[in-house]
Amino acid sequence: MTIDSSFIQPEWLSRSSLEVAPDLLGCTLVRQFADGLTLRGLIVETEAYTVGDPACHAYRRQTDRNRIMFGTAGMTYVYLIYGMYHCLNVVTDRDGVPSAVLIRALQLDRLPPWCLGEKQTRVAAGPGKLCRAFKVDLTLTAQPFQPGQALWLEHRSPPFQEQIEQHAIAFVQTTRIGLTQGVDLPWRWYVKNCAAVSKKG
DNA sequence: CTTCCGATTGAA
DNA sequence: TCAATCGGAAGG
Repeated sequence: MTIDSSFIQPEWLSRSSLEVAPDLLGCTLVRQFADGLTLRGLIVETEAYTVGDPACHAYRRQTDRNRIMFGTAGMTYVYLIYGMYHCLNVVTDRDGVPSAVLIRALQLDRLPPWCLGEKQTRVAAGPGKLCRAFKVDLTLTAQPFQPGQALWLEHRSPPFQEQIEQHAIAFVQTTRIGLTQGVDLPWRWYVKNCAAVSKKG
């Protein structure tokens, strides 16, 4: 068995979420099911949450829910929001520094079978929607992002990276969405002019 | 134990 | 503008 060099390893994620969040734009989230079905989505929108950040679930103290954010990078942090949607995070930074990157939107290469009839560009345009499209729930929290698991991450493709360098693709940095705390911190990033991004601004 | 609320979404 | 819906965090 060979190691796929496109796989994003924990070391790459062991940095501040403020660095990892923009770096994850253009990378790919892979969802693999037990029956072999594999779904892929280009990450087009992210938000960073970190230590000392009043909007971060780990801001007050360590709890059963947020414990995973205090650990090593490269793990999933999934939580339920408003009793009906799930949100998927990538745990970042070094051990003991609670931080994570929320994956807010994906551009899918094809519709999941259970989403037939929906508009492909918008089916994963939002953190709750992408978890619905990829069937991410609480059973997938505190799991490693790793090939062979339910979820893993892959680096930008060379063509995508070239388009960034040629300024054919640009990123926008702005404030985060839906918060009551830390509303002014510009810790949200998205791919400019991408139809799969949840919201503009 | 009880109460309150949210890193959302889509319909009114 | 507002309700749906529930796990977890805070308060008594």
